[in-house]
Amino acid sequence: MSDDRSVGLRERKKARTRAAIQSHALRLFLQQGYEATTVQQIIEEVEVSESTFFRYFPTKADVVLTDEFDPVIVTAFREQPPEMSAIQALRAAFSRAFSQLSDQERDAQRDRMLLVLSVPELRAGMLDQFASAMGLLAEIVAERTKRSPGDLAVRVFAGAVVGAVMAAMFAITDSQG
Amino acid sequence: MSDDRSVGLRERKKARTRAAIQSHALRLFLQQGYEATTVQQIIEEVEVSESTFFRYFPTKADVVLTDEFDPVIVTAFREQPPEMSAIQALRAAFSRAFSQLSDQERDAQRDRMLLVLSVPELRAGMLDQFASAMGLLAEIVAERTKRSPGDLAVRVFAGAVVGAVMAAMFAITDSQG
DNA sequence: TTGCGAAATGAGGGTTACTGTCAGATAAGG
DNA sequence: CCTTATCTGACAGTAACCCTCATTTCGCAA
Repeated sequence: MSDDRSVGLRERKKARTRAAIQSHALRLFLQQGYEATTVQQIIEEVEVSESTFFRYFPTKADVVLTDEFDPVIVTAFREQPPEMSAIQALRAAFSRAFSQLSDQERDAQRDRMLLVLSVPELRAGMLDQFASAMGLLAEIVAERTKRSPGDLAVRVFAGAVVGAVMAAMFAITDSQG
Repeated sequence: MSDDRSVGLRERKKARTRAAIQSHALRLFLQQGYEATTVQQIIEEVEVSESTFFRYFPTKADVVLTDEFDPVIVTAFREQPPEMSAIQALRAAFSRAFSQLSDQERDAQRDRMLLVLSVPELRAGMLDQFASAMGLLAEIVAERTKRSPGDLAVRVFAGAVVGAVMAAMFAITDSQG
C-alpha cells in the first residue's frame, strides 16, 4: 500500500543521516566515553541540528541501543523448522545470525555490547529490550507448543531462556572488559 | 569498630529524613504520576533543600527503587537449609519473606512494584538489581553445589532463575495494571 | 518543467534532573 | 565549653530533552 516506496531519494537521505549520526556517535563514545561525550559534540561532527538528532533517536542512549542486528536474530529464529525445540531453534538462530556477519561487523557488535554493558545508563535501557524479547519468545514458543502466549508457564519459560542469555552476556564481558 | 553507634540523635534524624522523603515522594508519584511529579514538589512538601534530596537519593528513580524489602528476601534465602535445591530455597524464601509483611506493607510493596513496572525509567533501573540478584544467586548456588561462582553453568542457571522471576512479575502486572 | 502539498530540518527558548562549591548550622566527644 | 566532623541550604551551572514555528527540500501530478 504505502510502505513500498523503498528507495526514494528522501528515504536514502534519511538512512544516510541516521547512519552518520550513529557511527560518529559510537566512535566518540568509544574514544572518550559515553558520558563524557555530549550530544553537542556529536551534532557538530555530523553537522545536523539538535532537533534532527532527537528526531532520529529519542534519547542519547538509543543511538547505542538501536541497531539492525537484533531483528536479524528474530528473523533467523522464526525461520527455524517447527519441529525444533525452542532452545535448539534459539541456538541455531544465534549461530546463523552471527555467521552472516563480516569480521568487521562482528567487531563492531562486540564493541557495542561492551559499551552497553559498561555504562549504567545503557545497561538500564536494555531491560526493555529483554522484556520485549521475552514477549516475542513467548509468542513463538506458544506457536510451537500450541498454547496461549499468555500462559504463565510459557512466559516463565521464555523468561528463563532470556535470563540465561543475559547471564551469558554478563559472563562474556566480565572476562573481557 | 565504627559502624556501631546505632542510635545517636544524628542517625535517628537521618533515618527520619530519609523515610519522610521516600513516603512523601511515593504518595505524590501514586497520586499524580512519576514523571508529572518534580523533585521541587517533593522537597517543598518534605521541607528540605534540593541538595539534601540528592544527598539521600542519588537519582529521582532511587527513591522508588531503594527499599528494605529486597535484603529481607536475600536473608531469608540464605537461611534456607543447604540440602534444599536452589529453586526450592528460593520459593521458600519468597513465601517466608512475604508472610512476614503486614497487609499494609504488602499493599505498599505491590503499589511500588506496579509503579516500577509501569514507568520506563524505573523499569530500566531494575536491570542492575536483577543483575546483582543474578550475581548473588550464582554465589549461593555455587556454595550449595561446591562449584566456582564464576562457573558459566552456575551463572547461566542463576540467570535463568532470575529471568523466570522477571517473567512472572511482568505477568502479574499485565493482568492487574 | 513547474508548482503544490508533505515531510524534513534548523533555530531558539524553556523545563528539569543532576553536579559542584562554599558558608552556616548542628550534633559528638573531649 | 569548645573543637571537630557531619549535615544542610543557597546558588550557580551543565546537559538532556521538549515544543513551536519558520524555512528548506523532496515527491508527485498537472
